[in-house]
Amino acid sequence: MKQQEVFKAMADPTRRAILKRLQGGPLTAGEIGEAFDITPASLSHHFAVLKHADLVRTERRGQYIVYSLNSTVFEDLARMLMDLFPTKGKAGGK
Amino acid sequence: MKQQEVFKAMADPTRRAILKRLQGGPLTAGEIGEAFDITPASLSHHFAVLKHADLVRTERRGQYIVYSLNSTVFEDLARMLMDLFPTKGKAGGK
DNA sequence: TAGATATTTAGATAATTTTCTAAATATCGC
DNA sequence: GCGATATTTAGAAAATTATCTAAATATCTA
Repeated sequence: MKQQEVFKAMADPTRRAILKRLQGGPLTAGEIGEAFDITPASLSHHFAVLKHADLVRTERRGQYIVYSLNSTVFEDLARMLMDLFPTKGKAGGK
Repeated sequence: MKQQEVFKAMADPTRRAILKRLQGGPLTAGEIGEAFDITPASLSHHFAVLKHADLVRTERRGQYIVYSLNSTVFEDLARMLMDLFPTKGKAGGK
């Protein structure tokens, strides 16, 4: 897992809002974009960052491209934090 | 909790390394700096960002300033992630 | 108090990131 | 195939961030 990519991806509020929108299930790029006052090109850049961090997955469905959360990265992220902060019960990881 | 500040703080690799160094316990600014090839002024900037995000706490000890992890933010951060990703067992939060 | 050490603040520069416009690519429906 | 819609790519401008040097502040020791 690319730790740097993930944290960088999460650092932008627009991208976090995109992830949040995807909580309800997969959406097309256009549907996601409706919520933001930003050009499709800028949105697309954010998608690329999220995808590069493996936080979202894409699937082309005809004319549309459908984005969905990659929830397995959530666990990686949690582990990452565990590794970054001292655990209460047990001695710190590596 | 300032979500934006926390994520922004975590986005920089030097700052994550600082947090990691603090896992072993409190250290002075100088002790932390030994590990990095960066000027004290730049280090100080990173400390300010971490402090602003409430990820570290400071205490002056004579000539030195001692930095330590604020582990309570860890839990906030975990919650933040829980809120950002769909939970497996139970329906997503707010 | 004066000089030394530790750290921060101020201001400038360099690097990165976000956003835009314009153009390209892909798919659909006719 | 052609025009319309959906999305991405390319390249540039604007905003933000990381880093530096120089100077300021705080504390220690002699």
